[in-house]
Amino acid sequence: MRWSQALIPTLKETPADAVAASHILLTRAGLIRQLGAGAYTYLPLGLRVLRKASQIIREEMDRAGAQELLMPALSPVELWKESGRHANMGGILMELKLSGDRHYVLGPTHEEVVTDIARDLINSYKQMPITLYQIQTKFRDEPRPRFGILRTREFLMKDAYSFGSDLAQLNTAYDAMYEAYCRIFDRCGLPYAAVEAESGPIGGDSSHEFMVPCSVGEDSLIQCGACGYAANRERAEIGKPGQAVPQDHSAPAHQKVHTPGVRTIEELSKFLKVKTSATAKLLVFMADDKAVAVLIRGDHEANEAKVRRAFGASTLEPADAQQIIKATGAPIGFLGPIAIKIPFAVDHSVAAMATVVVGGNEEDVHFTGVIPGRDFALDRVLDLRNAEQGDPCPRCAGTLSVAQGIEIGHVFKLGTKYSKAMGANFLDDQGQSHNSIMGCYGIGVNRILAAAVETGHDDNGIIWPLAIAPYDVLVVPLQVTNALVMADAALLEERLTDAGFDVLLDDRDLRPGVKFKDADLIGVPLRVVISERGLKEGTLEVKWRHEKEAKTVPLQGGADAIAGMMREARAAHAAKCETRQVIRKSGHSSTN
RNA sequence: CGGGGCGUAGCUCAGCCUGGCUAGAGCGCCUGGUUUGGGACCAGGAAGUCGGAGGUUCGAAUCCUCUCGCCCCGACCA
Repeated sequence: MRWSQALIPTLKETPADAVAASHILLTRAGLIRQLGAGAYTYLPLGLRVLRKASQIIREEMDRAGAQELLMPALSPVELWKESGRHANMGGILMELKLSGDRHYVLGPTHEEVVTDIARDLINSYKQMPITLYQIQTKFRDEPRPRFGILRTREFLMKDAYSFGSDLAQLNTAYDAMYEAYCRIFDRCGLPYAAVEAESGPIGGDSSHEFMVPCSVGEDSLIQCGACGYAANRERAEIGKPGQAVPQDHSAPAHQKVHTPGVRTIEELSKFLKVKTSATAKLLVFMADDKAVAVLIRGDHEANEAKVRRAFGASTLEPADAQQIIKATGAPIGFLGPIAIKIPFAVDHSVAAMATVVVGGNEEDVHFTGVIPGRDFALDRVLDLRNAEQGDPCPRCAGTLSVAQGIEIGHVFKLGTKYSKAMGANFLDDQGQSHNSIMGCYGIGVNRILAAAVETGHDDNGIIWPLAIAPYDVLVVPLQVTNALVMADAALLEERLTDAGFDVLLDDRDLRPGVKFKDADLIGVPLRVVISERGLKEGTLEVKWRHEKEAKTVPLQGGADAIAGMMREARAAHAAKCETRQVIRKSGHSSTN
């Protein structure tokens, strides 16, 4: 491709609206262009990267035995009513009415559509296991699109769905997808972590998110540096706190303090001049419509999934002001564990405190000097809060660290949620009918670009990983009006193209500085400069985007040398992927 | 949905507070010339419903009302 003919609208200045590095650089390098909030055009350069990532995904999905199909974005609303998600997806479902009174949905994901296919076409245990996938545009009415292509209303997703006749088939399919995901992200050159995620209906270790650590990530990634434990914030367990501070049960009884209008932990902390970590808050939830409470240290956050499990509830939501008064007799802001009448659980960190400040279950009253276990019961002490930086690891003696991350993939064991709701059944070898057992597996293709740029750039621009770069080699003739220079550039382009590389030739008649700046900006891995100066010496200049220094290679046989360098780099990367695969095999599998 | 910010040329922005000549600059683009290894210079040129509607006024980019869009923080996120 000749740059002079290509639509690569690079920008010298930073677009005013862009904040994230990926947004700024993808725009400046001419890969994307914003149309509206959460809607982007992929210009030729951007599309090339999307295609390369998609191709890697396809190859690995096929290798894992999945079959590609293509489902429509448009689906009848009835399907969504059948599954129950028409009511449950919040506001993100994009709905539209077509002429007449036909009511459609633009698919935010495709469990319903694929389950509809399965109930029609997969009726026998002999057809299973089977995994189907597609790479297709999804639509979600995101309340707040963000960070360029990181969160958009329309995005490319690889979604796969497995159907099995028993749990063993589900586990096999899940493990195959997990391994395929590792291979995909390895090949794409992304620094990712597979973390445990909230497992949903099947329980156990049945969901993983693939995250790329990065400051603009919207998810939290909790990791133990010592043993490799990794989970998202919703899922992360916390180890038991170390030796508790000794309690003095013979200490004077707790004190009643008048705290007019002191409703928040912040206010309480200021009013009594104690640290927020010396206080505790009683949070009331409606667990399957029954009021329950948890006692959490003032500076901590409750984890609703943990609270839900603690009370064995299937649904949980925070109680509103009225429910709280009804349940505790006190207004919000003055709740405490002493003489409370609803079931409550205490977080480990509160149980370990020597004394604590809590609400008095009476307006404008708090108690100080409260001793856990003496002044209120410690029948139910559990892990109930979100993990934080420095918390003990649940698996070893290490401590947890918290980082932000971009979720680029998610694997999930669905079980029979959809097959049951929609009647996707099969007959077993005894002629008995069962619901198919499903798994679903998603990859955000656009997010691969965003994550690659977030983790691969410098002050001058993008540094693409080899495997998904829009072009492999950028050939830069410095004097395009010099016929000799151009002839050599054209020859090099031809040779490298014939050798199977994607070549961009910067034939624009611009000053060298401009061409170098643009080269760094778009981040093509290998840059080859052909100049009058070099030709006199019989050399080409070759520079990797990720390295500082350029090398010279002889003009004679230059194409072969450059092709060799590229092949070597590819081989080195493949070897690295291979090594990681071996490490995974020798390590623990996802389901043990 | 709550809070904050911003809409003026393809991009970055000035002008608005305190209304008044033909609405400006830099970058980019077009023409010509000089330049040529890290975002050159000179001369000339094209390019704008000042987001939109209504109002106030002799007169509105500027003041008022409404509205649309975009960005950030929060809520939300199968």
